[in-house]
Amino acid sequence: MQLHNTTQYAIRILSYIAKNGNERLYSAKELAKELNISYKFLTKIMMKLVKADFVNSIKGRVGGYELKKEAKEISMIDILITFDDLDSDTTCILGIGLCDCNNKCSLHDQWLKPRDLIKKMYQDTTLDKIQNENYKL
Amino acid sequence: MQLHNTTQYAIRILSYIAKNGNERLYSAKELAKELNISYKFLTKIMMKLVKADFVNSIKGRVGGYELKKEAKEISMIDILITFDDLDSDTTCILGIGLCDCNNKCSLHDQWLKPRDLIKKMYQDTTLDKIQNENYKL
DNA sequence: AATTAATTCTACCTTTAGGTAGTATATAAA
DNA sequence: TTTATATACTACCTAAAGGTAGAATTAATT
Repeated sequence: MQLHNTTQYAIRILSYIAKNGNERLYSAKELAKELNISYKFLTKIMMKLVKADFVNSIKGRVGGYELKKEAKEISMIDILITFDDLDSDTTCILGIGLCDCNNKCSLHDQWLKPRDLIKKMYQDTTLDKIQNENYKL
Repeated sequence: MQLHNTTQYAIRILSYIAKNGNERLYSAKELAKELNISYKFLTKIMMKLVKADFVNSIKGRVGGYELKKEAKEISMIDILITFDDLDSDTTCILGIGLCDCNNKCSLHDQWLKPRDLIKKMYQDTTLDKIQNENYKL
């Protein structure tokens, strides 16, 4: 019942940049150090964030990364989708094929409410909502 | 955001036995066939269910498995714990160490409600509640 | 006593997520 | 034009979950 490690890192990286402002560039070195993520693994994740258009990368001696969209345009659910970490609405929690009201597993009815809350949480949480709060990263 | 495959299988196996009654024995062969689980993998899971005292096993020619406790005494959460698939209350959804009201990640507050609902679902769902319903297995 | 059909055990194979190494490429500054 | 420092790329390594193989053990039936 956890997000993938990679997804967690991606969320934290983007949150860090949003929080510290998009007026400067952030090097992989800084991000790795500040977020306690191995430099090599972080650069791998950055490549994916670049390809998915979350961040812009500037190469060369004074290069680094910056958000490519406004913070309010980036929500958790976008990140989850990019990293293949979002279950569809018909994913059965017991893994018995597709699960809907016509074809229920034993947990289906009870699962609906928390599932929807979780999805709403991911949809509603955009990076700008994190910027001004004092959450740990 | 999914249960482990092994946990899902374990839930389905125990549910199947509860549903079909504990007055007879269930062979690995039958369980594997009825639940569409590979015979070899199923027997591996059965060993764990035996060691965790969920089921009793009878060896020999007319052997098989039966529930060792009453259906109402077996809840989903017990199964999750046995298969190491339950997160603690302080597990951070973003993987940033421990997470509580004094040390919040950006999703913490929104995560509380669905997390508690899920835990309640696992606690409240005992095998006897499944017995009389027509859920798929 | 041999056969058959069940569980148990140990060891191994496979796939995937997580993570690392080394090199190539780009670019500003000296 | 060389150097320093940044990202990009390709290939590989590792650990854990998922899954398989084959032989050992048990016990009722023939």
